[in-house]
Amino acid sequence: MLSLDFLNNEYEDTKSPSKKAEEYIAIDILTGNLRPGQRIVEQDLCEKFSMSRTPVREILSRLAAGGLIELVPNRGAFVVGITERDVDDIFYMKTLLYPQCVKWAIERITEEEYSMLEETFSFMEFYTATEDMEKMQKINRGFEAIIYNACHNAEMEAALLKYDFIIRYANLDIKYPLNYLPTVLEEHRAIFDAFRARKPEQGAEAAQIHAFRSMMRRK
Amino acid sequence: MLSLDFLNNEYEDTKSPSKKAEEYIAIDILTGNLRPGQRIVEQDLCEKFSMSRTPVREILSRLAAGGLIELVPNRGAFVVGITERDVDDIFYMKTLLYPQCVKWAIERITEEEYSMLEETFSFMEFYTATEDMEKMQKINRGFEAIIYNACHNAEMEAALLKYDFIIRYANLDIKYPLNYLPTVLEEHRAIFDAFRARKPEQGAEAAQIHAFRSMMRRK
DNA sequence: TACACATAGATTGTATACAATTTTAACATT
DNA sequence: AATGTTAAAATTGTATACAATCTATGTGTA
Repeated sequence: MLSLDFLNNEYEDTKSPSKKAEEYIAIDILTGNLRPGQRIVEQDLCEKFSMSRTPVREILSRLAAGGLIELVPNRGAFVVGITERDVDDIFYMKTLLYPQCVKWAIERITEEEYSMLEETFSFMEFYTATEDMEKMQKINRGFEAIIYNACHNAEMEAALLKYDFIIRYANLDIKYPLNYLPTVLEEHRAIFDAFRARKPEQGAEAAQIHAFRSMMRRK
Repeated sequence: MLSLDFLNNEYEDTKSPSKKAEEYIAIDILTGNLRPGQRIVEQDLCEKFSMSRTPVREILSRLAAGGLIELVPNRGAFVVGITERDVDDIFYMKTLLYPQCVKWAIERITEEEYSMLEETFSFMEFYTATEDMEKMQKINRGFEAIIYNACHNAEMEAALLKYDFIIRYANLDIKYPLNYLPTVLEEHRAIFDAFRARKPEQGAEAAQIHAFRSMMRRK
């Protein structure tokens, strides 16, 4: 899967009902809609998402593998909560991993991937002026997703995608400063410049700065 | 779950049949027994592990969530391979995360956890002389597992456990140097000393050294 | 009242049945 | 021989049925 589909508004619709339900539950957990320790009854999910227990149990298996719920034998699924400190920690883990991801990505990126990154960055430049926060967040996520993929390491990619997902939904009440979009654009420009110059160390440095500042903007 | 059960030889038997089958398949993938791209047919697993398709599909859901297989809609499960470079990368990711894990663990460890770590370390000292590689590896894993848990961050713990699992099974043909066990003991001692002295930075430093040398020992 | 126990109901674990889709293999056509 | 078509078989996706286990409620006893 290598495309700019994430820019499309109907992108979400391409996901399977099962995947959508899984994401829905995950978001409910991260936003606190489902409380830590709360029991999730399979039958309730069957009714909520209009499916039988078989796919529901597969969803619960995946969520448990991801750590958002705990599956206790013969007793069912229980919500595993996420604390503010957990989110802090995850921001910090991103500052550790993301620079190395960018370094590898600059070393390993294909021509095709680079073209996508270039095109996405030009979209970012163009739309930053619009101050459409939602659209820009989507493009920013797309920009980083291309980099995560371009590092060509599945563990790194999965880890960073997961951290972003947690940060995105467990961090909803954050107040962005007025100059947020142009600031992030400049941080991303520094990263993209390193890709353009093919300088891995420079990219790691720029990534470190971006991740660290993102963590700080939360405060 | 807070105990020294991992030292028990029958520890593996406490796992559910479903969990054992999942681990069995995961090991088959990491050791190369199942080849990258190879299709996994549900019915075959049903026969192999003597269970019906429902639990088999739950196992496949979990493995897919962990990235070891890919689930293609209507076409089934396909093995995702792991390359030598992937293993190199994962060693490197461990050098990034483990020092921070130790730092957090020293800051956050409970009295009970510390007692377990202390007891485990004394076992390590005692058994290193026996040159029983298998037993020592198990104790070493237990020592690190306690630290992973004591950092009190589920993402960090899950990440490091996963890396260790991959390293353990995708790295089977490694040749250990003669003084491997005493060398590792001393590296672990440096980490444990930092716990004893409650010095997070010193622990991070010792952890960094241990992770880096482990990576190098692979060469 | 406090507690132990028994029982009914609810819930999870597993097997099986059926529907939808894909794969295969045979056959016909060029 | 190579390609396209079609039907049968195999496989996956989903629903449902039954077994095993847990939970909740009510009853009896101290």
